[in-house]
Amino acid sequence: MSDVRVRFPPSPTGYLHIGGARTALLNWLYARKHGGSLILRIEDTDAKRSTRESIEGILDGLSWLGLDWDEGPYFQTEFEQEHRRAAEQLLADGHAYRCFCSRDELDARREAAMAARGNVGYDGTCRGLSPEEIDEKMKQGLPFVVRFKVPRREGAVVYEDRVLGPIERRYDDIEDFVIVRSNAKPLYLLCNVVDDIRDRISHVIRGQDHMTNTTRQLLLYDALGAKPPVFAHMPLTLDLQKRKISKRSHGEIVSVQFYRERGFLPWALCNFLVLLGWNPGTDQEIFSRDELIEAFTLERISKVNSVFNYRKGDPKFFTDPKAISINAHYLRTMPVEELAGPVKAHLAKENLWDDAYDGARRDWFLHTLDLIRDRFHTINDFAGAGRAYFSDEYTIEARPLKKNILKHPDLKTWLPKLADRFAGLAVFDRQTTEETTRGLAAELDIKPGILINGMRTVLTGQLAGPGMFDILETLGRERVVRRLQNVEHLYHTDNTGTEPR
RNA sequence: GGCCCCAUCGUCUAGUGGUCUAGGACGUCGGCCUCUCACGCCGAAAACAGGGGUUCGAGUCCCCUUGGGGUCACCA
Repeated sequence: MSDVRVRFPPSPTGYLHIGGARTALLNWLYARKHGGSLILRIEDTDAKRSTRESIEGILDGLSWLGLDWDEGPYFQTEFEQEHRRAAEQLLADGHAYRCFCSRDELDARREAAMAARGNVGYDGTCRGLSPEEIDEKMKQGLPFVVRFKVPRREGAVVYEDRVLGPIERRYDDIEDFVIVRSNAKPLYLLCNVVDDIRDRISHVIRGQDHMTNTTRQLLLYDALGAKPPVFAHMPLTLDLQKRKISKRSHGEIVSVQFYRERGFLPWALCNFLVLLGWNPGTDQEIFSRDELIEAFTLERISKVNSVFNYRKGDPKFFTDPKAISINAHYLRTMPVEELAGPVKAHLAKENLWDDAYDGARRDWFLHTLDLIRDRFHTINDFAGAGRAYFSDEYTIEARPLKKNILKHPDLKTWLPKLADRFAGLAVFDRQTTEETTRGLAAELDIKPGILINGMRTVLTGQLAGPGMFDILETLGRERVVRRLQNVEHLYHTDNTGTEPR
């Protein structure tokens, strides 16, 4: 076991979103790469907003993604005593002080500073209070918060960021920040450091939005006499308007759950997410788990924020096209036996699953998946565009209906005739059905395409699909004949799509 | 507004002073294949934010401008 210890500390205020998943993924990769440990810690000190459902949702999301952790989940609230002790120690050591300024006063001063275009930090009013003054205010029962006493000296807090390089921030630019609320509850900045020290965290890999926290927390490590971890700030994920993606403003599209429901393969999502702000320095974009763990380094994390290329209401792409493309790639190239699991789950959910697919019809099932997956993008397509392979109740889509059926009224007699010939075939396979189809087309003196595309529409409801004679063989004679003999009704409905039979 | 970070095709990105007439991927467009297609194959359009330096030479180093983002809570 190496001494690499990283953590993923979500606050349970909602579902797991892709930004959080990406943070978890990079931490997980780093831990796995170095044979270290990933600690899961639920930062639930904001009791008002933390919920049980949220915690479960986050754990569930991580599990689905395949990101396993080695310790935890720990709950921050369970260590409240430690946090308080640390605060008391800081107070005792002179690294912190009680501040009796009221919130209203603070707000007023901040606004004034903002208006004067100045620094809006705390002005240090209570920093110089004498012990007597403090006693006096304590006796009066005045509420107070505890503030960290930032060193007032020349110079800056400096550290070496593993992705951004040297970072520094002058002491003068850091205000005396609050570490304990007036209700005596310690705040994130402190809790987080105390927990990281206790959990012996070696590397903190988090978003750039934490950079101002890092410089302040470094001061805390120092005051607490602890060695700080290595910091690596990853770029943020923005939307097309360059806004930080968030649950509040982007909704379900940024939730991991959404991708699960829309038929994403978990690893495909991971593969997409890792590419948002990281690359291996080669042209490789598709990685197996082992390949990614091997290739991953903090140094190759980009400094630049990336844009999640998602257009609301896009008719063709329900999320970033590259994400869909990566998912489709996995869908089409993974061993079909591995694909069978997710597809089974999906078909079962849609009431299209037949236990025979696990038994007598296993080969048929796998063969069918292999045949139709080439044009699919998500698992959901199997019960969508691929529905006709698993059920007799499927929709004939409007476009092919109009183009391939309604345009040729004679198909209402041609297709049943073709069905009759199929029924009489000694052998029903790709070769014999093709000969039969082309033979009939020749007799009728029409282009084979009319028969073929008409069949495609009736048999699958789709405009596009695999080679027609592969479809016939897969569907099997019984279903093909039955469906082809029943086309009359297609001409009696409006052309917005209809159900056969 | 203060402070911090960042800046290559529409998007994700390669590029660590000369091999950059800037490479790849997704998307877009065109062609081929063909019974169809959001399959496959081939091809095209598409970027170094601007200005100063440094250097024999700059996408690559420095400075300024501009632009973008983050953060400034008794949230995490």
